[in-house]
Amino acid sequence: MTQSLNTKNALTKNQQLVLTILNKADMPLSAYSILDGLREFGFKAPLQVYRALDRLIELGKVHRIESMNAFIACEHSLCQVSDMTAFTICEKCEKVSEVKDKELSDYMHLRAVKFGLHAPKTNIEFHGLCSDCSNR
Amino acid sequence: MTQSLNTKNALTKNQQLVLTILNKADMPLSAYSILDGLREFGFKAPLQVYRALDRLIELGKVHRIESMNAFIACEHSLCQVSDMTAFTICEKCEKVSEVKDKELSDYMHLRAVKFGLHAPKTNIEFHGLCSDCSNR
DNA sequence: AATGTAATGTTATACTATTACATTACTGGT
DNA sequence: ACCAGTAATGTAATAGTATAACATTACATT
Repeated sequence: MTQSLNTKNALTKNQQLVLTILNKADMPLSAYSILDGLREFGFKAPLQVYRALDRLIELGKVHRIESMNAFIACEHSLCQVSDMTAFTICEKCEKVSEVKDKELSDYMHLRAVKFGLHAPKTNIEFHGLCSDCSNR
Repeated sequence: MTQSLNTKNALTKNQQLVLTILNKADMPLSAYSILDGLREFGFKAPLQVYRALDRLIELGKVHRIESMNAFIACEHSLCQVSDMTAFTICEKCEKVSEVKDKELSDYMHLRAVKFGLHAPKTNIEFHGLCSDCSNR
């Protein structure tokens, strides 16, 4: 084999651990709560989490919720080839859902180009009340 | 008068100072660089900055660039009545520009409602290369 | 002047992220 | 099997961002 682990896209042990805990969570987790959750597996320092997160984000398997300084596993399989991420965030129950919408993605790409950006990667965060919370 | 300073929308001294330094800057500033810039005017603690920023953001006069943990003065006069903010961010020169685009704003509102959100406030950050940087 | 509220000041602390350097593990070539 | 190079990991220290808690001051209305 002429490729390194890195270019194989195989996950290392730490990356797998971080991805697993994010997949189990139904909400975004902070880097430090990931760290706490992984102490029993030998994690001791924030850098172990941040390094794994960096790589997982690069691979499109994890997204960062910028307004929360928190991280969430990708709910779709093809984010790694997409140039757009979008989330709805309920201001009351704090539920975060990833939105995948090809039409939105295409529209945003056109807009970005219109604004003069090249190779755009776009992130959208919709804040508001989710339907559950606004119905009661 | 039956209204407090707060509801008059008049800016307090600290709020004016923070807004002034943001207006002078042609880029987003971190809360701590604002603090440093205002020490000569008596600022001594981060909370003085954060409190002013909270209020200015509420008024739509300042926006937070989530992916940078930084703050920028609104380039438009009507953000306080809009439910959407959008920025282009160059990954090379780090230039940040606020985008105001009624069509985009309307489109995003429709999308947000379609996703089941009520009273949506949406933030978009377009990352990429600005035209200057991609042309050289 | 007395009262209530908004704004401010100040200290301490919590939370988030990165730098720097040492060590270990794996890969490919001989 | 050995060696050299590189990726991954470990660890400690530190930098950067944000808030809690409480004391004080300033201002508006009565």
